[in-house]
Amino acid sequence: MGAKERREREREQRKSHILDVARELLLGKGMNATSINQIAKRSELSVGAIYFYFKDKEELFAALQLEGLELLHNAVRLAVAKKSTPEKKIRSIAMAYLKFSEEHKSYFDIINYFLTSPETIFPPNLKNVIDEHGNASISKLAAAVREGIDAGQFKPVDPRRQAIILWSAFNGVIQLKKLEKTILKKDEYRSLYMEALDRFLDGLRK
Amino acid sequence: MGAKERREREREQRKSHILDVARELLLGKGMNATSINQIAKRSELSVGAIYFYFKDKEELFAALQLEGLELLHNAVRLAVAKKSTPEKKIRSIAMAYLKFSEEHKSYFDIINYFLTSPETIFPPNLKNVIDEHGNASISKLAAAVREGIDAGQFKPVDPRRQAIILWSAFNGVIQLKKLEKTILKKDEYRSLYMEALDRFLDGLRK
Amino acid sequence: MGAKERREREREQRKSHILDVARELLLGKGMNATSINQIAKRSELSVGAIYFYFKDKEELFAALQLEGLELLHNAVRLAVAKKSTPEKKIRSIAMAYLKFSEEHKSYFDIINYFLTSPETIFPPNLKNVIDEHGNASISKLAAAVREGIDAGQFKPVDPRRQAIILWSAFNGVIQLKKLEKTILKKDEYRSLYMEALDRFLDGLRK
Amino acid sequence: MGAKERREREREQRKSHILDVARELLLGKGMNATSINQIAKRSELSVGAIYFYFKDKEELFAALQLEGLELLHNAVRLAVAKKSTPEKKIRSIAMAYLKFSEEHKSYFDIINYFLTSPETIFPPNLKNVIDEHGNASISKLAAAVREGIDAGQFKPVDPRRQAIILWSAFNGVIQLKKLEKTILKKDEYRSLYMEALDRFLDGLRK
DNA sequence: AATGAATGAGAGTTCATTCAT
DNA sequence: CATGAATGAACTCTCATTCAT
Repeated sequence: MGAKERREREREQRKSHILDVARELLLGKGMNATSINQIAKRSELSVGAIYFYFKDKEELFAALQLEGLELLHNAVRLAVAKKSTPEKKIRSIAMAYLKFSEEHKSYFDIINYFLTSPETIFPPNLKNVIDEHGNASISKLAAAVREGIDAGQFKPVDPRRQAIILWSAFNGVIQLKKLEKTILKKDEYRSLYMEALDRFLDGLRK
Repeated sequence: MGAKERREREREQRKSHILDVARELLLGKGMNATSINQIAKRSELSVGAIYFYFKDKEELFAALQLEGLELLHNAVRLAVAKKSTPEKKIRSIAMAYLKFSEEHKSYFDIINYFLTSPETIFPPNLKNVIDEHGNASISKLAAAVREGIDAGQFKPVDPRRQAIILWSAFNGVIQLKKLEKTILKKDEYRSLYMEALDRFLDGLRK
Repeated sequence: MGAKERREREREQRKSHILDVARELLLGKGMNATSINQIAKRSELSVGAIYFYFKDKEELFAALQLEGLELLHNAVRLAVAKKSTPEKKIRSIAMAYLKFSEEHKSYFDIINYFLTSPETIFPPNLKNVIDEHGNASISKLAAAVREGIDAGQFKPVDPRRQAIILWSAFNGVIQLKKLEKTILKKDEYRSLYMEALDRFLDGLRK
Repeated sequence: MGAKERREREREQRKSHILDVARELLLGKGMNATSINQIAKRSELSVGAIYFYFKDKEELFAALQLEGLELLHNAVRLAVAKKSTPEKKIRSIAMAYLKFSEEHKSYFDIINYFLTSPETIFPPNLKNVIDEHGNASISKLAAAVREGIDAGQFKPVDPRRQAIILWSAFNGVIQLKKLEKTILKKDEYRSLYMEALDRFLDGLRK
């Protein structure tokens, strides 16, 4: 019966190997410029093999996004785990998000790529799965805000809405990275990120 | 003598007609999926004619972005013109920005499209012109912040940095629009935008 | 086991079929006027298929040249093999070259086409392979000259240089073929070729 | 009536200006890659203007070749003028040819370009004019050979045929220039050219 | 499971040439 | 004389996808 398991394992390995190659290419040249043929060549597999593991191009790239969201959710969970005060939790999540955007740049870019691309319209069911994953991270943030409100440190605002606002602001600032060398100095976006966090926390406090 | 001028005018008309068509297609399907052939067909011109007016695809799409930035800058200038207090100015700019994102959705999307697309890298000189235009709008915002600081209403922070942060946050929230129907309710992003502004101003005030 | 080999064989057959078609077209209308589309149509394959077998147009035409150089080198080797005296060897190579230019007109023209075309610049590595092949034939000629010098029949000149000179002169005369019907009478270039050979051998003898 | 002449002169100036630009482009990128549009742009004229002065692309490039042949013929005539002995005349023509190939590289290349290009087939009448011009230079060479025979210095061979052979050999060697950096050392073709001449004269002498 | 040959539409771009002005 | 806008076919090359083996 070990044979079956081994096969299963190999299957997964192949799949993730393909994803590795695809991720690399996607980030280097964008989705449209990344072709199945290229992925095949780089992963030393045949085109047919790629199509065996993934129904089509779309499915392949959606898989990448899922990977990324899972990783992110994990990072957020860890960040929030051992922190005491709500503010510390929020700051910790913020830092985790920034860190994720830098250390897992690949995944972060992919998530954002699909989020902001008007061109790719995923089939609804896929979109749902993806949103669900995204939601998970926002909920952690909302929970921290709620805690702060309950403790009387924050204004009595809607926690989920604050979470979303914070999240959006984070994203907005991180995207500034692309303007380095023109509008911004190197790594200026980092300090801007911190200051944005300060400003919003200032605004949240009673 | 009028012949030359008329030609010039016709030339401009054709050019802007092409841009109209291109804008429509670009927003519908993204840059990569929008082909010169399609633009030619829809504008009832030959492919060659498109290339007569625009050096290549890049130049065509860059022209769209410039159009948009100019329009935006104008809207911001108007918004700030007749306002008295700094906070009112900031709120006015914010509203102008939101309004622009809705009323000139086409242009707004294009600006954001190029801003967030990791795939398109404009040749440096073009990028500079574009950034310059973008800067113009941010400066108006920064001026309002500075005014507020000088008036003793705001904390003594760096005005330009606040402007950039605010701008980024706006963008982040507006991008949420895409998540309507999944994470957000219809038009929820609008009220989130307002609340984000409130929160930020709260944080800015002494 | 045979399946793999058969495939391999079929692959080679297709490749050489494409080359056949390409050669025919190239000679008829020159490299620039010969399009991949035409080659595809004539060989009853899709454009994509051509690109499956050859990286690009350049590679396709370079393959043709290599084919030709190999054939030529073979002819030269055979020509020199069974001859006794140096002069006979040189004459034999000369005749082989002339014969090759007539019987394998296609290949000869291609070799010369690329040699004299100022427009086509091969990537360095390809150029090296091609030159190497060309060198092989010249070396045979040089060897014959050296033999003659050692035997005291020829002046003490540099053998390799004489080989190159001879080779160039041959080429120069063969190119006259194109002037038939205007400057030259039909087949006059043939007797000119022989006389050129005589004259240079006269000049080489002590 | 001077107006007419002035017009005529201006016409010629425009024409030769166009030719200057065309020549430059042709030599840089070959005939096929040189477009009328490019010539128009570079010469600061309109496309229509080019077509006013030249019927079509072919006529334009043929004009270039004629220019070159005329220049060459002139050089040969000068070379032969003041020389005393036949051998000196031949050497002088040879040097003039080599010099021409170097100093008027542009024209030389064009002449050879059209001579060896299988792709361009000029309309017969044009071809005749061109051949005629070419013949003129060869005749000078033939005359010198005949003189040498009459003077008893050269073998009793056919002068015109020797002229053609020599001419061909020159061309063959000059074409070697293209192989510099691969088969040949820099400027080696020059000394090969001289040696080829020596060898041929050796062979011609009694 | 995996291969890789084949498709054919479509991409961006260039071209010689025409012609109303 | 000269302009320059317009054409539309042709070019090289890439792509997602299929399918017989």
